[in-house]
Amino acid sequence: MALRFYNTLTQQVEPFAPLSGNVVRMYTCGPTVYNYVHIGNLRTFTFQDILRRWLQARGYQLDHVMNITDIEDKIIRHAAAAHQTIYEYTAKYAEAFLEDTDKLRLQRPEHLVKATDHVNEMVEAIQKLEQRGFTYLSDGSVYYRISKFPEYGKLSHNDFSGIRAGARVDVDEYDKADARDFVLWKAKKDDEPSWQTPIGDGRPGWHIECSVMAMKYLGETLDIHTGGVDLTFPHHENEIAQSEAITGKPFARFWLHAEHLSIEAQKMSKSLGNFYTLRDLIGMGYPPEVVRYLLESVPYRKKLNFTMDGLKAAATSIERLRNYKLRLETDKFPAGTNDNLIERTQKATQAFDEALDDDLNTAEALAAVFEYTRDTNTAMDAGEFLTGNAISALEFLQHFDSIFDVLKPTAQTGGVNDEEVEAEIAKRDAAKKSRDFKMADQIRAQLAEKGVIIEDTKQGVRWKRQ
RNA sequence: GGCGCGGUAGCCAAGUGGUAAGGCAGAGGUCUGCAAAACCUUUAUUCGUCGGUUCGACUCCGAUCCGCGCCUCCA
Repeated sequence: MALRFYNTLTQQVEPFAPLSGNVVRMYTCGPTVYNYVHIGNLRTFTFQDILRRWLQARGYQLDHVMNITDIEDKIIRHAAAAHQTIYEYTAKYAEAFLEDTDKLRLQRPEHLVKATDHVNEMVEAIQKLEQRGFTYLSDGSVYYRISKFPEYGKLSHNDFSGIRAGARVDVDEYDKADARDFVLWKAKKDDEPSWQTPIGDGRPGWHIECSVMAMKYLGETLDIHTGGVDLTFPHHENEIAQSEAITGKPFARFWLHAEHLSIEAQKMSKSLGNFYTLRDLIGMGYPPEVVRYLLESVPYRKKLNFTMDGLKAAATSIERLRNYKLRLETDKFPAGTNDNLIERTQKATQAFDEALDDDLNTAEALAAVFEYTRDTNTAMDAGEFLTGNAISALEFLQHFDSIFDVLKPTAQTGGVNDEEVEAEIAKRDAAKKSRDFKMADQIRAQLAEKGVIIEDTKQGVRWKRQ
């Protein structure tokens, strides 16, 4: 079966192909940079990375836009508290965001764009909405009139016809005609950053930036729009209302939403003290790729229970695969090729690919990898695994790692270099030959302290860094 | 109240009409100077509960219990 995704819009799994050619035009709601991103944010971004990589593996080229929200209520508040401009304040966290995603090995989108660089385009979009009669003014702010857009609610599958103005407290303290209406342009307030524009002094509302930046770089109809589930309503619903009111065309063909994660079965929150950033976890001794593995091991539409036990299990699982790779690279296999095992590799590759084609079922894809490693390890023990099989096994492993990207350890600073390790191993070999096991064990222990693990195999010593 | 998701072994988790993947942890074993790695055996007669449909259900239908998300900012 071909590549397919669950589409929130239709609530169904649908075959996917881009609208034109083999370029996938995709938009992702990026971070609001008022703080370090937390592990929940990173789950969503990791899902998008898997999505990117799998689309590429299936021969598609990506044109992917991610926004960075650098103007917004919280940012204004935090920047003011820090006595900084919003630019100074957000630059730090935007940079930190990229550091974190780099550590998690997330591919960078083709376009990483800031809201504040697109205020003019947002104003133009709002003017278009005005011309088409989708807006109204209230206290100098511009609002979107949802009653003009009958399809409102089609993404979140909510029926809003029953909600009327006054049904709920207006938190913005502005007068809205309808409780559902949202702000496109906020009138200038004292002490707040603002732009002088034809639609008045003020700043953009949150929702308009994504519509504008998506369409500027990707055109009027996107192939895929992604984000966290919580954004489905109202953010994505509002994006549709804005964009489709302007163009009269479908805004995005596929809406993919990543589920949230919980921490030890509890909602992540600062008050519970279970609010983790990647930096926190690295500080606790977990390498970034371990976090990556845990985040990608649960299919993106399933809630992920993030636990310390899970992190430890992830570390062990990666270790198993790394050991397997090391064995493939260092063991000496008999010459030739076992055709049965070549077939086994093809079967594993097929299972892996089919799992990912099926709405990115990463859990099932991993199962295919582990089953294969067990079977081939068994074949190695039985002497049935030949040189030619090692080549195809490494290719399969490479295929796996081109998506999951966990086999290469994150470089540790300090430690011993390769030559020193080899020299110590030679000394230990000599000690072993003269049956001085005490000395041999001592050398092994010393290397272990430096993060180098020594293993004796039938074909000699091999080593790895921890 | 509305919309939606989920409850599968100690933990994580796949499967969604044909008789329970995979990972981690645990137990026993093989190999080894000892380790490590690897492998083997073992760990759910059962998939929240109760009914129904069916030759057959974890998978479909109904009811029910529990947990969670969204419905105002939130990945």
